[in-house]
Amino acid sequence: MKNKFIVIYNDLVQALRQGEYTAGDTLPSENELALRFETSRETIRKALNLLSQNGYIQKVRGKGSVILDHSKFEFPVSGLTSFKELSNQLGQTVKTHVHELILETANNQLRSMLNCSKDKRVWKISRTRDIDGERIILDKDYILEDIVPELTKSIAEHSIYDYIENKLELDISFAKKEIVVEGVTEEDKLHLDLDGHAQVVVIRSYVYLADATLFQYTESRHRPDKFQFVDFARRTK
Amino acid sequence: MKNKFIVIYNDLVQALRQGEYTAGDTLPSENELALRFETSRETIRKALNLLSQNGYIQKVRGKGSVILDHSKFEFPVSGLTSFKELSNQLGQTVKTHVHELILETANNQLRSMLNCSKDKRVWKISRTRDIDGERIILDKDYILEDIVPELTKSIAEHSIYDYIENKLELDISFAKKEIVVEGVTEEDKLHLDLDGHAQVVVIRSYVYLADATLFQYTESRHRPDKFQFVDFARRTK
DNA sequence: TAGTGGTCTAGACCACGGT
DNA sequence: CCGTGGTCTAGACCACTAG
Repeated sequence: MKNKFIVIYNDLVQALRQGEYTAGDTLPSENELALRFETSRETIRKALNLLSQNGYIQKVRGKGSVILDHSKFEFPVSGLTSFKELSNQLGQTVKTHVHELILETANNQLRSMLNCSKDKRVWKISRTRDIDGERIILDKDYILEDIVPELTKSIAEHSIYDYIENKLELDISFAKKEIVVEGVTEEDKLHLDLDGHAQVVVIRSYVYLADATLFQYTESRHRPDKFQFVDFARRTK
Repeated sequence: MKNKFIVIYNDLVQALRQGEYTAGDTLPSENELALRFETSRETIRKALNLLSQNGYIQKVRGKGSVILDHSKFEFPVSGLTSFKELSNQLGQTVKTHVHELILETANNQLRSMLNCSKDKRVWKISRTRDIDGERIILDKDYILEDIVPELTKSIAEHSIYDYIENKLELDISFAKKEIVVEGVTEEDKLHLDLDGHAQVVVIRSYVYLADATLFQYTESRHRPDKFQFVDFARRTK
């Protein structure tokens, strides 16, 4: 929080959230902001690029930084948001059941997915998410023991992400996700209240740390009527 | 294509695609690249940030720019990719049927979605996408007449995006998307080969131009067994 | 300790939009 | 024309990693 451009970014976000500027108007020019914040224009530009990436403004050459209607971009789910954050946002009654929490040697399929060698061991976690009393989501996680040596049922019931980021202080950096619809498996029938649905929405994620190591593969299986995914895609040319 | 950092970016992408570097290795340092490309370090950094945003490298402080296994990130569908680009990538036989192409005054629902006033008129386009002889996708587009005054059946059969970007020279900049699963409608039954499926995957998109104006709402309805969505989410802190 | 990427600066020139 | 954002430079200092 001590980088100058981050401070300026947070400053501007707060101003925007408090409605100090109106959607459609422009922010003060980069030169003026540079004067006001007593910094160089390039630093202001870094802050503005952050605002742009997060959907607060759109920069228009010759005109200025146009303020967007940010309420259109407040998502229930997005990007790397974990399940725990999601459930808090929706204000629903949520419970997590852990069916399985074991450490095993990776089989062929898992080794190729996690890109690891033969002798590596992997945490295998299987959890059901209850939302308002119905078992809606089945999460199957596979995590490299090298990165997370210790896991308990209590951690799995709370939030594995929270444990990894705050207790282990590892830096989760990016993820590749794939979303498809598949027929239900026996496992789905066992652990989910399918309510007659013959298909589930499957999100497969590969999660990486800041040092570019792949450490987790997750399969999140959702009952289709309760599934929602929101995405904000900015064109990078 | 004349910006120095874009040229350098494309240069490096090509080198990476041709396997001149191995996943897990690092690129030459920023200082060395600055010498090699005869430019300043900040310009090299812009090119490297582009590589990072697009999943080619991960920068690690004190270590270097680590090369990622980019084959994991070759998407069939992603971000703002249009249907036309998609079909070219997959090398499938694709045909587009236009059922409807009319200009009408926006009703209440449409006005709130496109954020426009009562008297505005909107292009309404309904198209089916045939993939290998099966009608898999139903696309319903709504485009503001203000932005796109003229549309023909031939344009709709080819690519509306292509027309907007290349003929009208408008700059499509970002989109907000939502993905859900819904029961099939009578319209779906009429225009799609549902093959027994009772549900479709629906992608709703709000598309914006570079000057931050919302100009299009699209509903893309996919047969679930043929649906895939891929996402590369980088954490921005 | 040497080398890496991360931040910041003060200045320059350019392309574009509106006046 | 002036003001806007977009690009580029040459240099500085810092934080981190590895040998």
